[in-house]
Amino acid sequence: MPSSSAEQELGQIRVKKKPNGTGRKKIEMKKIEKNSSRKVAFSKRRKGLFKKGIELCRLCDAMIAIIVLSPKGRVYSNGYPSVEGVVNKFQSEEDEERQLEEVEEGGEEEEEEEEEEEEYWWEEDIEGLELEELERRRARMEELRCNMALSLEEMMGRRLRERDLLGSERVFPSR
Amino acid sequence: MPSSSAEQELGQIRVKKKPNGTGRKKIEMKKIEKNSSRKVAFSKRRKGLFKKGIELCRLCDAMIAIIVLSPKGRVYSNGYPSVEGVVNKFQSEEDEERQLEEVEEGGEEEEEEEEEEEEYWWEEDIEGLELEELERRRARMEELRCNMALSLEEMMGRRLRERDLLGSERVFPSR
DNA sequence: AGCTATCTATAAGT
DNA sequence: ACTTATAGATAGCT
Repeated sequence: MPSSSAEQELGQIRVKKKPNGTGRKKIEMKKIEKNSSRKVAFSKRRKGLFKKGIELCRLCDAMIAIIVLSPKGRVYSNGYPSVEGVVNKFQSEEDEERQLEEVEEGGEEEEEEEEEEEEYWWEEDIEGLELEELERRRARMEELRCNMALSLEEMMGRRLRERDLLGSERVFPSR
Repeated sequence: MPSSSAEQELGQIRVKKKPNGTGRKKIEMKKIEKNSSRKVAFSKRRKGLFKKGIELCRLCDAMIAIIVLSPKGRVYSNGYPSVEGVVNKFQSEEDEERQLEEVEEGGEEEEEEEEEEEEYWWEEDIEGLELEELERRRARMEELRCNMALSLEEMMGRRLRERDLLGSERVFPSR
C-alpha cells in the first residue's frame, strides 16, 4: 500500500519521509537470545511460513505438509490437502524407495514425466461425498466458527482481529 | 545489495534509475496456467520455503518438517533435525490426543460422520471448553476449511480465488 | 541460470 | 498489537 508506505512516489523520485531508526534490520541467523523477541519471531515466521506454503499450493498445484515443533514441544501444522494425507504419501514413498534400493543395483531408471490432469491419490477421500452434503457442512461449520470466535473473545476479554481468526496458525488438532 | 539495486541512496532521496518494465510484478494467487512459468515458480518457491524453514529453526530453536508433493507426485522434503523425526513426533502427538478424547468423552461414539443430523465434533457445546482446547479446535477447523476449499475446487473443476480460501468459506471434514 | 525492479515479509520501535 | 523502513523473496526477461 503506497499510502501506508513511508515513501511517496513522485515521478521517478522517491522521498523518504521518515529517516528515523525504526524499521527492519538485518539479523544474524542464529538463535535469538532475548526471550520475548524469540517468541515474537517464532509466531511471525511460523505464520509467514504457512502462508508461503499456501501460496505454493495454489500457484503450482502442489501439495504440502508443514510441521513445526516449538522448543517446548508444542505442535503446529499446516497442510494441503491435509497434513495427514501428505505425510502418509511421504512415508509410503520412502518405504517404496527403500525397497527399490534393495533390489536395484546396476540398473538406472530415468523417467521424465509430463504432468497433467490425472486422478490425484487424495481425491479418493472425497469421492463418496456429494457436493451438496459438502456444502451443507461448510455452511454449518462456518456458523459455528463464528460462535467460537465470539466465545474466544469473551474468554480472553478482548477483541480478536478478524485476520487472526481467519488467518493462520493451526495448532494441532484433535480430531 | 545496494549496488545491485536499481535505486541509489542519495541522502534522503532515492533515485529510480531504471524505470523500464522488468522486475517483479504482483500476481494473482491462483494456478499459474503457463506450464513453464509454473515450473519455474514451483522450483523457486519451494527453495524459498525450505529456506524460511531453516531460518525458523535457527532463529527460534524450533524443529520442522516440510514435505512438498508436485502434482506429478514427486516428493521433496526438508526437515530439522530430520523430517522423519518431526513427522513421528507429530503422529504420536496426534494419536495421544485422539486417545485423550476417547477417554474424557465417556460415551461419545463418533465413527465416520455421514448421517444427516449427527452431531459433529465441532458442534459440541463450547461453553465448558478450556481456552486452549477451544483454540485447538478453531485451528483444526481452519485446516479443514482449507481442505474443503481444495476439494470443492477439484469437484467443481475450477479455481477459487485466494480471498475465498483465506477468507471465510469452504470447509471440509476429511476422513 | 542470471538480472532487475518490485513486492512482501518482518525486525525494531512504540 | 500497530507502525515504519528495510532486508529478502521473486515475477518477468533474456
